[in-house]
Amino acid sequence: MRDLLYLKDDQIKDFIEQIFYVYRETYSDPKKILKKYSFGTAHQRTIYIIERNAGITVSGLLKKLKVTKQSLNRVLRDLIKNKTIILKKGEVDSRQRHIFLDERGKKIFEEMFYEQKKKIYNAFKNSDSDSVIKFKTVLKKIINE
Amino acid sequence: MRDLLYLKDDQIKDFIEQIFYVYRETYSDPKKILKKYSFGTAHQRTIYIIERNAGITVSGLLKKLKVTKQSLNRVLRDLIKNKTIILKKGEVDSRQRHIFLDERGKKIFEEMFYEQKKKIYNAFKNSDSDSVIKFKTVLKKIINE
DNA sequence: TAGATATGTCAATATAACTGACCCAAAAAA
DNA sequence: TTTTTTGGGTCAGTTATATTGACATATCTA
Repeated sequence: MRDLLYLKDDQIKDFIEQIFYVYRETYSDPKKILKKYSFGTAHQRTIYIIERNAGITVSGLLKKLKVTKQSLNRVLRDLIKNKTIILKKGEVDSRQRHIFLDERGKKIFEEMFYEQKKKIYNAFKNSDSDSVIKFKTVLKKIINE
Repeated sequence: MRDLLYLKDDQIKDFIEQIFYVYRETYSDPKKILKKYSFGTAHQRTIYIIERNAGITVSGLLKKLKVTKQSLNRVLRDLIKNKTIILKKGEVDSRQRHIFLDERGKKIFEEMFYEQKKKIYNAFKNSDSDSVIKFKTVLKKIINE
């Protein structure tokens, strides 16, 4: 705690408000794309985590999404039906299902990512690389604490 | 754009994933408090914006929340009924309603904020003040672009 | 073999959002 | 002054996403 000035309540409140806007803006752009595929934000988040964590198990996904398996299952069923993801039986533990994006899923992801990237890219383009590292550090600290 | 290294797709994807977790973690803690007052996350966000923007009009709130007036109205009705907020007729334009937190609203806000503060405070406490400024800068750039 | 774990599914319900169709009163424009 | 626009409110129906609770079926582990 090097400088108490930056820990004033008003500043923390401000951050909390900003985080809401940032989350919404980051995840709202690909809505037209989602609609095209009849997917909602639940599908979007699921696709995102699978892309970032290829081969993740169902329980691994549950921990990251923090939803019930009933909720997740509805989403997974849709994604399987539309050939967006594929489930592979675990080789070590055959009860487990390892989830991967299918070709179609990769295409949908790239479409969504392109929209989001524009916004994030511009923000980072106009920041120095030091800011980017520090931004990431702060984000991770919020999650872990 | 001083260093292309920090604009790699993988890094941007990583940020997008992190933003989801940060938003969820930041807004999930006060859930027990919300339950006590029979409020949901829609109420929480509304209370938050009103605290940060005392005297905001209904249309101002709609712009910040980006929901339909039908959705907002349901929330505002609950908050008025529970004496969490008060609406004051505009002096310049009497069609407008200026929204403020009532005593009870201020109390609820402080309860929720206390929970959120712990997490954010710890993250910032362990960061240097330079990181905090840069974090805020990046957040704002994402929203504006 | 007994129990725990990983996954899947049915049903009922709650919350928060949506679209669309109206309404009134007050301000602004014609 | 009349007309149009704006700010706000409301009803009804629908959709998306989540919940709790109960139960089923493999498969792994002790």
